[in-house]
Amino acid sequence: MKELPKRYEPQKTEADIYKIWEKSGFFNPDNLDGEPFSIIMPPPNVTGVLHLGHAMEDTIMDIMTRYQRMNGKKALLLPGTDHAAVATQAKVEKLLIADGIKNPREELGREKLLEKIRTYAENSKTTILSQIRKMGTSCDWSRLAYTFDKERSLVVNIVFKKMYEDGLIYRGHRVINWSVKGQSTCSDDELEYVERPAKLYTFKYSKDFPITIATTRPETKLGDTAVAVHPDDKRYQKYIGQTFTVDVGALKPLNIKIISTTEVEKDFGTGALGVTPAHSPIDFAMYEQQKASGDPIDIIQVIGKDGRMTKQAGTNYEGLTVEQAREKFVAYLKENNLLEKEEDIIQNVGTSDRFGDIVESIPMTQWFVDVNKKIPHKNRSLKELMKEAVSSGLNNDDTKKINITPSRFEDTYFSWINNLRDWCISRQVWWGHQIPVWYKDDDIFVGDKSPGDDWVQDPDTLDTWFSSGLWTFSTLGWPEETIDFKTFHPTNWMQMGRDILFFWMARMILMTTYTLDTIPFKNVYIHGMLKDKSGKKFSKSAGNTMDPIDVIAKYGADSLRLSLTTGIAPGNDLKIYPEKIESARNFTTKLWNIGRYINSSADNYTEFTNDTTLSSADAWILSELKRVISQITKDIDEYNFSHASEILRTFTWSYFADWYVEIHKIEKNDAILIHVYKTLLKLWHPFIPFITETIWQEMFDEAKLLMITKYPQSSDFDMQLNENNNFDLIQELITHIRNIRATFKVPTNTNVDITIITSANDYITSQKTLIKKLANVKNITMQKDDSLQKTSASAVFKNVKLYVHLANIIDIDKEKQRLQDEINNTKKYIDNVKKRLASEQFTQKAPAHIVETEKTNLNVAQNKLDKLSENLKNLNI
RNA sequence: GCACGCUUAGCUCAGUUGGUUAGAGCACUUCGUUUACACCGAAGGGGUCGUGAGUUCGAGUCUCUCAGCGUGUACCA
Repeated sequence: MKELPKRYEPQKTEADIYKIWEKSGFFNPDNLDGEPFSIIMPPPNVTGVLHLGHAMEDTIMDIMTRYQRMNGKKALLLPGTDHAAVATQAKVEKLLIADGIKNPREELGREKLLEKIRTYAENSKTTILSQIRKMGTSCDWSRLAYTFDKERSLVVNIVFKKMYEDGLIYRGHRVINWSVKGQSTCSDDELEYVERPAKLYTFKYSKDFPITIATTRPETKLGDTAVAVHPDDKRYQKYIGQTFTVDVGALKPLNIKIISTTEVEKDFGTGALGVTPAHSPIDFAMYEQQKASGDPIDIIQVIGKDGRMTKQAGTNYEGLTVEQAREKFVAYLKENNLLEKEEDIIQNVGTSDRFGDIVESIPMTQWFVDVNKKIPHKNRSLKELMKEAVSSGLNNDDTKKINITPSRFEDTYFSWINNLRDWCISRQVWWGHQIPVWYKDDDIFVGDKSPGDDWVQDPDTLDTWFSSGLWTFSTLGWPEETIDFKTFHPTNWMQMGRDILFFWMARMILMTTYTLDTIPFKNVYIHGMLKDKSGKKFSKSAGNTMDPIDVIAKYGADSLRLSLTTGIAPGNDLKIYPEKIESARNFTTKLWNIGRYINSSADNYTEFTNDTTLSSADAWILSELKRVISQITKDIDEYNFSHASEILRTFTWSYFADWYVEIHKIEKNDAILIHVYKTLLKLWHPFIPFITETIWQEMFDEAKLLMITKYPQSSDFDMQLNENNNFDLIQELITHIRNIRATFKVPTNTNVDITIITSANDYITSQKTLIKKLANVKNITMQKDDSLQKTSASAVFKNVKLYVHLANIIDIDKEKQRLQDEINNTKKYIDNVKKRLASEQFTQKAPAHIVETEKTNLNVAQNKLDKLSENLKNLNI
C-alpha cells in the first residue's frame, strides 16, 4: 500500500488519468464483454464552447455509462457534434459583420463564406471535444460522429429520397415564417415569442364599406382580399358572399369578399376579421379553404423577402419598410376619417431565435414534411407513428415502447403532436445539407448527384433537425447492416433537456419509426434547466455565465460533476452556485483524507474474507454498507442519481469517516477498514471518476483499472452477521453520555467519572477505550452488579445502568427537564399509537404489515420510555 | 386564454404504488479540536409541508377551490 500525497490536486492528475483510461481501450465496447448498453450523446452545436448545461449532461450520461460498464455490460457512449445549420451561420455572420464585412453573403459569395464557417466550426469542434474529455466523460472516441460528415450526409440523402418517393416530402407554396435579417425561413418551433407594446387600430377600408375591422398591422391591409365573419352573426349575415371593391391606395383596388367561418369569434373585437392571405398563416388557411370549396379569394403579397413593400402595395408604398408603410397607411386612414379607434395593447410577436428579428409571414415555395398523410404500406401517418411509439408501443409491440422519465412529459408530447403542422424543412442559409434535388426545366430529380449536364441543384439547405432526427442510427453505420447497428440499436437510454423535447426527441421518433420501423431509444430521461442562485437562466446578456472549464480549474472535474447531480429531480430545474460546488469539493477532500488515515494507521493489512472475525462495530458497518448498496443500485436503475449520491455521501461521511474510522483507532480491524474503503471507491466511481481512480492506483497499486472493476452488489455482503451484534447498544450508551455532557456544557479536558453498573463487567471493560474515545470521557469506573441476569450478550446490555458523576454540577434540573420533555413526547406518541391500534377500523382496514410495524413501534417507544424514566430516577440519587 | 410545473427549516432543495414521531446540504447556536481532515468533530435550535375543503382507519403524498411564482403554447381581428 502506497502513501497518498497530503493534498488532492485534481489539476495535476486529471489529464493523466483520462489518458490512462483512453489508452486502456475500455471506452470502446469492442474491448468489453456482456450485454450491450448504448447511449448516443446529444451532439453539442459547434457554435462555440460548452456551458454548464452540457457539463451536466456529460455527467449524467457518464454516470450511467460507467455504472453499466462496471456492471459487466458492453457499454457504449458515442460522442458527436452538430453542425447546427442556421445557428452556426448566424454566429459566423455576426462575427464577420463585427469585423467590418457588412453583408457577408453578398461580399464573400457561397464558397468563401462556407469556408469561413467550416473553419469556425472545426475550431469550435476541437474546443468542445477537449471540454468533454475534461469532464471525464468515458465516450468511445473511435466512433466520433458529426452531423455534417460524409457518412451522416449520405444517410440524410437516403432518407430524404425515401420520404420523397413515399410522398411525405413535398414542395409547396405556403405562407412560412421569414427572417428578413437571416434571409431564411424558420420552422414554427424556431420562433421565440416576445411581448411588446403595440397599437390596435380599428378602421374601415372606405366610407361605404359596411364592416369595421381592427388590426395591429395596418400596412398588410393593402393585401386584404376578404373579411371573415361568423356565420351566425346577425350583424353581418346579410353581407356574406358579397364582394366590395375598395381603393386604399394599393396598386389595384381591392376586391374584398365577405366570407364566413366559425373560427371568427363574434364577441371579440368588431366580430369581423380582415383577411390577408399572403401575410398570416391563419388567413392563408382560410384562403386554401375557400379555394377548396370552389369559392376562391385573391392572394396579394405586399411585403417582400427584403422586408420592404412590394409593387403590389402601390406606388405610394413600394420600397418602404414595414414601419414606414404602417405610419403612412395610418396617416391615410386619419385623413379620410376612416380610423375609428387607436388603442395601446401588449402584443406577442414571433422573433427568430437565431437572428433575433421579428419574422414576417410570406408566401413562398418551400419543402415540407407531410405529417398527416398515410404512409404507403403502413396505413398510418407520421403523426400516428409518433404517438404509437410513446403510448402503446410501435405496431402495438410493447418492446417498441419509449418510456419517458418523468412520465408527465408524455402528455406534453402528445399535445404537441396533436397541434403539429407540416414541417418546413428548407432553409435559405448555405451552411447545411444542400437539398438533394436537381432541376432541369420542368424536370425534378431527387438523388445524391446530378443526373447529367445542365441540372441545377436546389440552392436551399435542410433544417438542422432533419439530420439530428437520424442521429441514433446514422451514427451506427446504417444503411449498412453493421454489427454496431445490430448490437446497439435501438439505443438503451437517451437524456436531454426539456427545452429540446419537441425539436429533437419528437424528430428522432418520427425519423426512426418511419425509416427503420423501430424506436430510436427505449428510455428517455428529461432533465431541467440550470439556473443561477437567484433563479435566472444563465445567459451571456445577463452576465451570469459560469464556464465549466474555470470551475474545473478551480475545484476539479469531480466537484463539478457532484454538484451538478446532487439536489436534482428528473425534469426539475437546478440552481447552481459556488457554495454548492465547494460543498462537493469538501466531500472529495474527505474521501481523500480517509485514504490518508488508512495510509498512516493500517499496518496489519490482510485481505478481507468471509472468515474475517467481526466485532460488533465491523458487523454494523458492513450491514449498513449492504443496505446502502442495494439502495443506490435501485436509485440508479430508476435514474434517481441525486438520491443515490446523497445516501452514499451520508454513509461515507457520517457512518464511515465519523464513526467507523474513530472506532478503528481503537479496534484496529484493518481488513474491514480497507475492504469498506475499496468498496466505496467502486461505488463512487461513476459519480467522481477521477479522484476514485487516482486513489485506487496510487494507494493500492492494482493492476486493474477501477473503471472496469465489478460494481459492488449487496449480495457480496451476505456474510453471517454476528447475532450478538451489540453495536447499536454501545451507540446508545455513547449518545447518552454525549447528551449529558452537552446539557452541562462540560469541556473535554474536565475530568468526568462515569460509573457503569452491569453484570457484564468484562465486556464493558473491553469496550472502555472505545467509549472513552467517542464520548470524550477521561475516566470510567466500573461497578459490578451480579443481581442483573446474565443470559446473553445483548440481554446484558439491556440491563446496563449508567451513572454519571460530574464535578461541579450545579444545575441538575436542566438535565431533569430535558429528560422530562423527552418522556412527555414519547408518552404522547405512545398514546397515539395505542389509540390507533385500539381502533377497529385501523386493525381491520390497514394492511397487516402496517399493523405489525405499529406494534413494533409501540414496543420500541415503550422501551425507550423505560430507559428514560430509569435515567431520570438515577439522576435523583 | 389553455396546458404543465412549483409553493416543505433562514437559504437551496429531496421526499418513488398514501403508512414509523417529515429529511439533507448550507447558514445559525453551544462545546470541542493542533498526530487523516478547519475543505474538521460533537451536540442543539428551527417546519400548523402556500390557503380552504374533501376522500381515507391514516394525507407532504390523492381530488377540488383559491392565492403567489415559473415555463410552454395559442390567439392577438
